[in-house]
Amino acid sequence: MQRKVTSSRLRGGNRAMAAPVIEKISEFTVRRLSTYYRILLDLEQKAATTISSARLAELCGVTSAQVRKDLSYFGNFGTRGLGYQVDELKGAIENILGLNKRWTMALFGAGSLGHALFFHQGFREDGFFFTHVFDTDGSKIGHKWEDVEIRPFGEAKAVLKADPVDIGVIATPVQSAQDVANLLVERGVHGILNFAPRQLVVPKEARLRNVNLAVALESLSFFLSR
Amino acid sequence: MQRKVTSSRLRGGNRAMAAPVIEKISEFTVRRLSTYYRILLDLEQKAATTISSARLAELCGVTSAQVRKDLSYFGNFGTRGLGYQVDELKGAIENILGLNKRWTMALFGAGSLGHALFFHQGFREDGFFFTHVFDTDGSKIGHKWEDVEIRPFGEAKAVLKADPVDIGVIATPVQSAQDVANLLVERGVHGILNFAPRQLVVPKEARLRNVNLAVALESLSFFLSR
DNA sequence: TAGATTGTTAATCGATTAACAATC
DNA sequence: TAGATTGTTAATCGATTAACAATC
Repeated sequence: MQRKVTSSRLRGGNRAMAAPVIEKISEFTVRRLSTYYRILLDLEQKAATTISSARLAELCGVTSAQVRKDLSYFGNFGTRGLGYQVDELKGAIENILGLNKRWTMALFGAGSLGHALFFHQGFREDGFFFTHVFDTDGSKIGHKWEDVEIRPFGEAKAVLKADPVDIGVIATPVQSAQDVANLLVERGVHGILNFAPRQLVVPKEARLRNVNLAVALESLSFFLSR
Repeated sequence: MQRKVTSSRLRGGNRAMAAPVIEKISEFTVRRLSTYYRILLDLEQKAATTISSARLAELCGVTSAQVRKDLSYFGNFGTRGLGYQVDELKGAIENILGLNKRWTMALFGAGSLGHALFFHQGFREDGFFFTHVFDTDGSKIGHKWEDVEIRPFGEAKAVLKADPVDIGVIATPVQSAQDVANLLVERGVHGILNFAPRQLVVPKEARLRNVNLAVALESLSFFLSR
């Protein structure tokens, strides 16, 4: 179901507009929107009221054309001659990225990485909350992180049926990662964030994002080596 | 100083070759090399001896032309008609990425993220070792992680002068991140891995990589929202 | 009005892919 | 030799940027 409506609604015009052709939004654009958003939060705190694409670009390390182009996929948020209202633009990007709602997540793997993710402050601020934690290590099971009890992996299927989540986060050892992914897919979880350094196979209706901590370091050593 | 030598040495030819024009290697290529490397490690464990670009591509989710193109920047590692020797190619990429040496790292921030990074097994396997940990929290200072003592941030300057590192890892709260970056730059550390969600300013001789945990989640919620 | 800045088009740049001669 | 697969060129695709009319 394509929602041609979305984009014209976001434009916020007071007259009907020709439904814009929905263009495919690239991952690059989405990632930059996250960056813009973070800067806008900062600016809001500093009580800035307006900002130009040129200044926002400078703060994010991109070009002003890039900023305007990225935003143009979603609507007209600025005023010619004046720039953008900080609070309005922040709100608009919040909606675009889906940060205006609460997202629930299940964490798989209660090791030190899982622990760091669970207590990561930034996630909560963005509206992402862990509602379940699973592990196979008997010594961890039954412990509570805040008000969430660590449960055995074997219970995940039933627990997620009774209380589904939007996103599954995989922070297990690499050998278990595909099993977790399979379980998530079976449970109809469409967003998967994978920290295990393994290429996971998931059907294309599932959105998979990989975060590989080693890749960033390897890229550094590549450049430091020459 | 451009080292035209590097690339022809890597070719391993037994006769002198025309020095190849050094092309700029893109970050995309470097990241894929990391992926190839990880798959090759796997294949080696499974006792595979040769692999074609087509099969390697399949395992990495790219095209075979991409694999051959990426490798071609660094030399001729394959044999027409046969493919690549797994162990040779693994060794070659290991050299290219600089994983054949030991890299030392200083960790800033001994919170739960810092803890997860310090004990992350994958780093050690790749040759990356934390030799120093700094924090400002008095209750943590003096504690030891394995044989590394957590020291006050104020001592970092002197410690890193006496015992320099290759890479600095920033896992501090966002307000301290730029200060840490400044200190690293002052100490001549050319590789910086930043986990704080803030655009850092560093001179261009410093290599900066940002890992932002929220961006991956925001990209998920973007796609899940529509 | 004059100056500033957006939104958008067209040009450019760079990355990916198809295709194939070279060659094992 | 015939079949397979590399290394590389040229074509394609897609992302970025420059430029400018629209307009506050």
